[in-house]
Amino acid sequence: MAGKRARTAPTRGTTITDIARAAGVSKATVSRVLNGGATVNEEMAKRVRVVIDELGYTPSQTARSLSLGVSRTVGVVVPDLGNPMFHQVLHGFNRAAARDGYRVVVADSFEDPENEAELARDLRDRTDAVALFAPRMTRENLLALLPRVAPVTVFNRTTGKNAGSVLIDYHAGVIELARHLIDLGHRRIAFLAGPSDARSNWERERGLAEVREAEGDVEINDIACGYSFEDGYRAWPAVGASAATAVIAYNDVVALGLLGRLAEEGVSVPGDLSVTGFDDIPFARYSSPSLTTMTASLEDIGRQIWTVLRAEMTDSPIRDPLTFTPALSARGSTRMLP
Amino acid sequence: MAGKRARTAPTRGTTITDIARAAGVSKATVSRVLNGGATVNEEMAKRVRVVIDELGYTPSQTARSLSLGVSRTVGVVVPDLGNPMFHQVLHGFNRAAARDGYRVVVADSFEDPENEAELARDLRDRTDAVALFAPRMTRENLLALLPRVAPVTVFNRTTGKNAGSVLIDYHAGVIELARHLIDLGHRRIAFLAGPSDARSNWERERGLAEVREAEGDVEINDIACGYSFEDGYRAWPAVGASAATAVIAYNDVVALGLLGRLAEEGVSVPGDLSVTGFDDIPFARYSSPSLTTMTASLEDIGRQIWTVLRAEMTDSPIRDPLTFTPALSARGSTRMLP
DNA sequence: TTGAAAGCGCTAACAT
DNA sequence: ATGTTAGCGCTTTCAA
Repeated sequence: MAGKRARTAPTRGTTITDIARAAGVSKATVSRVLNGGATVNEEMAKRVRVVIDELGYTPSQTARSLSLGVSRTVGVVVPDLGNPMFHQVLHGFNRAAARDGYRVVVADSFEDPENEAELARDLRDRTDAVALFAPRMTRENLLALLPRVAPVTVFNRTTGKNAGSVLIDYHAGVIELARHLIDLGHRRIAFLAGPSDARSNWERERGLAEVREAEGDVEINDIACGYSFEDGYRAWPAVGASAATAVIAYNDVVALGLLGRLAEEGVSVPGDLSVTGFDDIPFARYSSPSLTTMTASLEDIGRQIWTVLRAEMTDSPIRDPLTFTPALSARGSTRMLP
Repeated sequence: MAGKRARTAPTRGTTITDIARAAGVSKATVSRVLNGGATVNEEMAKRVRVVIDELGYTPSQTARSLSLGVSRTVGVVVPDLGNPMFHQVLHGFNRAAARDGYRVVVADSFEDPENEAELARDLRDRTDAVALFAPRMTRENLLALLPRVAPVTVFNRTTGKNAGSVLIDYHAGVIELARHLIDLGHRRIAFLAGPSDARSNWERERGLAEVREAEGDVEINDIACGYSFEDGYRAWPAVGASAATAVIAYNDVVALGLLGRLAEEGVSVPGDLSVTGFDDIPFARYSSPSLTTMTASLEDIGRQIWTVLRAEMTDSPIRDPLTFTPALSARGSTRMLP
């Protein structure tokens, strides 16, 4: 309402004004007792606190954010919360953020690249910064999005220094994995490839190509697969047909899916077939046989993502990608070829 | 600044005012073209849209929420995003919410009951409603929290009709599981108990107590355990000592952890020991042996949580708890006693 | 159809 | 130490 009163107030519940009135003080005073800092007469402060309690008042974070210009909250967009890998990273991120007084809210894009940008923008509009975990969108879309949602840092995608970036070195990782298998005497290896548009996949492809190059007598076959249990489970016929003695699965989840199928099919692991994963999700240790995989300190990575994001938020961004090289965890699912 | 200008604007980026000025129209007009509905001269509208594009403007959701009083966003507090069970439910919830034009943001409490209430309040302050998934806090705290964060609905805890509530019938479920084992001839059963303060645990305890009552010759031993892989893994010595021929694990994650240990220890499943889980997480189908467990349609449950929350938000809340009874999925980890 | 202005709930500068 | 007031960026009533 222009004029005397504006439009009907869409307000919910008690506001700072109610408290001020009820306590017989100004809003400013209420604000001061709420936020500490300023000096307030102890009498008054007490009275205000009592009223706040009685009326069960909580300040509107929305109003607060608008006024302050910051929310001390950051958003994370994750492609698949169902992959324990992301959960681990998220955990580290969350803890680090909390230590700096920041809250974390997360949005799951459920592997839908269409949704990612909108989710990120929307999240960013309610928070002070966002982290994008392994975005699935095209590089073009990613680069277009970055300035819109800054400060932003990206996990497992490069950004051409247009944003902070933290990477797992899948290239080096997969090479180590392949060498492990080769050292064990394997010469026919199958690679269960992940999503063809994912950086994490072509980094692996690139590493394996180098291994092929270097080791003339080693044969590495690509088998299109995916990233889920199902995908691993369904890969069996192709794996069987390949006559490989060892399988490098795209990640642990895929490897575990395959393991399930192999058990059903009566294929002994590692007797008939060696199998490796990637990520070292918690369950990899408990499968039977336990899974040989590449371990990165996921919590640590989460912590670093926070550090980089924090830098983006302040003075001096860290634009050189931070790279983590995973290490081999040799377990029960691989063995020396007789 | 009282006086001419208030304090330094903590603004970020382009605002509606910039657009209005650049397009030579009023903020009201910009708002109108942004939100459709009202009739705007096509000329003007076009001009505004061009400017918006050029300046890369996105409206502040914070300001919008404050003005509108709603955000078309809801929050979810989850105790452990690492448990695939919650992820499944979240998926169903998310889809249903999206269909109604709502966005979902989630906060992970990482199993810390201390944090839950604060997370929930904070989330609620930025959203229109919240869903609490299996809150770990005491009933007292829960009941105190409910009015503060309404509209709210709770998954897997009762609320005494102080909020919407959706439940999995663990009581009936565990009874069916026990009967399955008993039908298979088992007479000494171990129960790996979950968190002692969780409803989901004592509902199971209650069910098992009834079974004990009804079946004189059946012995069911409680073994304190937990909810994680590790917990299941570590339960072995106690399980072994109990001389049980079958184990009812608190949930799939625990069962899977135990399975891993049993493989290490050379205990054959189901040869030496039958093992059951609960929840039917995706991996349960792929473990070796595949896991006998109780299946509920988790996505469906998520969808229903949304329905109930939606009702809370509008006219007529649904205060009678919605209960889902899970069904047995008998798989490879249980067998008839010889 | 368009613009001016009030107001959403809060914070912080300024004045007292 | 406390109150007054402008303003955060948006929406919407009211007047033109």
